[in-house]
Amino acid sequence: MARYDKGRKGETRRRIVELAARRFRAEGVDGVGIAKLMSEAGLTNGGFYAHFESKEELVKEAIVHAISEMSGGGAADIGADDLPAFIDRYLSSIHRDHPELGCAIAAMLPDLTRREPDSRFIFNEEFKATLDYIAQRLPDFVEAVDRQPRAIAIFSHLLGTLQMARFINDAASSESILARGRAEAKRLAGV
Amino acid sequence: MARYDKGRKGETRRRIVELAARRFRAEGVDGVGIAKLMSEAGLTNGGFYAHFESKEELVKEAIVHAISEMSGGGAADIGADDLPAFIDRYLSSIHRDHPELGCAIAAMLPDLTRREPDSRFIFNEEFKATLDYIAQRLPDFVEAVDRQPRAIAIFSHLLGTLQMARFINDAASSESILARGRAEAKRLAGV
DNA sequence: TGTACATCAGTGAACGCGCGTTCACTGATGTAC
DNA sequence: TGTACATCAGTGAACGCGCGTTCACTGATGTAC
Repeated sequence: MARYDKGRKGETRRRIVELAARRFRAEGVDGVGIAKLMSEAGLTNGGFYAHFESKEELVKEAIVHAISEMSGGGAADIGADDLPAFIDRYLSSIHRDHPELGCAIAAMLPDLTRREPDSRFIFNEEFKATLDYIAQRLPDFVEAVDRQPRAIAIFSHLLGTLQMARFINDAASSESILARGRAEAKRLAGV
Repeated sequence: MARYDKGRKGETRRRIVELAARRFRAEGVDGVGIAKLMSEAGLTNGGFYAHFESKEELVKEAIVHAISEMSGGGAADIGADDLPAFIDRYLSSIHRDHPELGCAIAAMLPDLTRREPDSRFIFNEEFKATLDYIAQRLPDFVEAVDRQPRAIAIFSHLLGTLQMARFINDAASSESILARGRAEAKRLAGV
């Protein structure tokens, strides 16, 4: 196979990145091997290096893809117009049960804290964008100087609550953790 | 070497567990190999199986050890008598910079969410104990029915804030995240 | 007290396995004539 | 329009490596006599 339409290679590449972005969130970067990933994309292991220089390059692209998907109305559509809706979606059972389509920060931050500064840097940038998203949607009465710290506090709360809800293996407890988290996050937001 | 005093084998075992409990927190369970771990304990790889049936057994023991250390006044001494002190220590720069001596839940929860139900179960038990620790130290005016949910909300906040502070690679930002987190956690606690 | 023996914590080489990566190759396609 | 060729996305076997685990073994010790 080769040299189909000019867009062909780019399409394949995009398919790999998209798949990786999901798998990395669900199983962790180290939990997803190149061979398995390529086979799921309908290709063989060797073909990977026609598209990427290394796994680390894919990791970086997958991070960018996953985070842009989050606030850009992707499959999980965690991005929402106002803050209460964002909070409700972030701490929903659907988001808890589908890390592969959900927040890349919650899914990958622990992974990346132990990883090379290169992909960490990219993550950092995308992370700031998410904080801005929250800060911009805070109520008008929140003073300018308080907006970013407050956004951080809210996101910390969302992050911790989601991870907890994902870990707890008792369904009822998990639901009540989410419900309480939603209420507290809104209280922190002042909405 | 063999058959020294009766306590010898148990001592070696304890040394391995202690070392593993630190390394697992700092580098993740998958980031620590048996051979390297044993060599750091002054032994060779093969000797591991005189003490443990498998790596998974060590993981379970290391979890118990790490969590008991946390609330039992171990090296990090995160356990403290009253809630404000606990919060201050949990969200301190020292705790941020030393995951190997710190909260096992913050360090290992993401790891374990993807791990076998066996070690997950043990973690769950220890986790409930930590929540009780917080719940018992809430102010008297907090009603009985609200104590556990409130403890969860506080711990979620601590968890999310600590992970964030550990990830951010800008020292000043990290410090202000911690400071804000301490204030919010106390507000959540009602102290 | 001195010697022979049994014990078993620890040794270290080897196992199969999956990982990320390399590389000689294939074969469907677009292009040149 | 038909044929020869160059391209290069994708193939698939092989690489070295580190992993968890196995196993025949060693040798310092406690015990028996």
